[in-house]
Amino acid sequence: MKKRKIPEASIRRLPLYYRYLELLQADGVERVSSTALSLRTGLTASQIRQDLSYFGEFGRQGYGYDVPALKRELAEILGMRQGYHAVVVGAGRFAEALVENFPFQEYGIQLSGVYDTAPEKVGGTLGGRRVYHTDELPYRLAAHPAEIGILTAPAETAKDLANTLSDAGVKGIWNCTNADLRPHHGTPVIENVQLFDSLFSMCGRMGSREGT
Amino acid sequence: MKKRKIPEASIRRLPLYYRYLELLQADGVERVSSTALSLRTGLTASQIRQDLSYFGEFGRQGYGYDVPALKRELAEILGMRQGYHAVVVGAGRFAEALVENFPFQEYGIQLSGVYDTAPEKVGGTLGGRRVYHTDELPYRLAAHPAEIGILTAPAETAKDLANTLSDAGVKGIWNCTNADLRPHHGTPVIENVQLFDSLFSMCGRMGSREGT
DNA sequence: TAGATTGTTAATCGATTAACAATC
DNA sequence: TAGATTGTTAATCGATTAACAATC
Repeated sequence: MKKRKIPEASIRRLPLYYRYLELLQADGVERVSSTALSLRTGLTASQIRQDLSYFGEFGRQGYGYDVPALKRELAEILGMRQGYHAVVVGAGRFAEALVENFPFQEYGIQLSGVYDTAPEKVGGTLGGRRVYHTDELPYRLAAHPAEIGILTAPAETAKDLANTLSDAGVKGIWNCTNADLRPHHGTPVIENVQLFDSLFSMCGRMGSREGT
Repeated sequence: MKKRKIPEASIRRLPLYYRYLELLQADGVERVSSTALSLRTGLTASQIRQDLSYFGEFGRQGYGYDVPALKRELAEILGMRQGYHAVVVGAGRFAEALVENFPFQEYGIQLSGVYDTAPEKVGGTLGGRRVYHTDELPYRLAAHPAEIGILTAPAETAKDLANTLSDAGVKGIWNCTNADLRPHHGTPVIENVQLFDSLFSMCGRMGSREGT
């Protein structure tokens, strides 16, 4: 492994590799070559080797990659073994869907609080978790820091909430609102989910196939 | 505009442009230059002009772009004026969040049916809409075609459901399951949402900043 | 007119792919 | 050993940026 700069595109593919390794492991497969992985994922074997090589030398010539070992390495790189804590800000339907269905715990993320401003939600529960008032965010995060902020609040409030989270020392903001957040001085890391863009970029591709 | 091939990366930015035009219009702004847009979006003015030029000549020298006109053009390209119909397959929390919160109608997408297999859901409603059994999908789509399939069912069922939708003539599949779908003979267009990848690629970027 | 700003071409940059020596 | 397969370097490809003539 050389210390060349790691392309974001490569980092973005790591969770995908992780998912396929999970599937392989579930099938009891113990080793996998870049070629075999390429068949499953649709990426090229070359790209897979290149991507992985940015992070270490995980394979063996003539053998390939050990599935559990590579999975463990990727889990490490993706912070799944750091015991991250996350707060969910905004207790609407989307938050509910996430809290109830997304296996945070399984990937080492502990949800440490759900927040909202609506009087009818504060004091209640969401997916079995107590909902606190967003005003308590700085106070509660000071006592129990979180590395990840999950934003599902209304778009208009996203920027302010992001600042609050940032001030409270959050290292990454998973922005599920339909406002874009721009990384300021580079920290925290921002991931804009933008389901709107996802859906309509598909629609755009549907339209542009007329002449194909 | 030349007939050079349109990069997918450019198509993927169109919904973002559309969103910013909406914001400008809401502020009563009537025209915008690529430079002004670049300030708002964080993209370069050059890239914005390049992207738009793949689809037409929407601007005027010395003036910029007319906000309502450009918005209308983008809506056209993104199929928002086609009156698309969409079916939602899988009536879980995520579907509920979408149906209740995502403004499909506002962007010209009419939800024409929600489907699930669970006996306790079939016959009931989701966000005010009747839930049908997934087995009825081919039959009902034959009578009332839909261009878009929204997949929120369990990952294990994704591939089969995608085939069903494909056979029923769907033109795009918005895959919100955590299985990857691979475009077969190119049709329908597939958009894999992969919230897992989104969250953990952020975590990966959080980790890789240690030495920065 | 002078200033602004487009659409496009050419230059640059970065990411993907191909090739292959190293070696298990 | 022979076959397989890595990690890496170099070549290719594609996407982004810069520059500028055209022109509103």
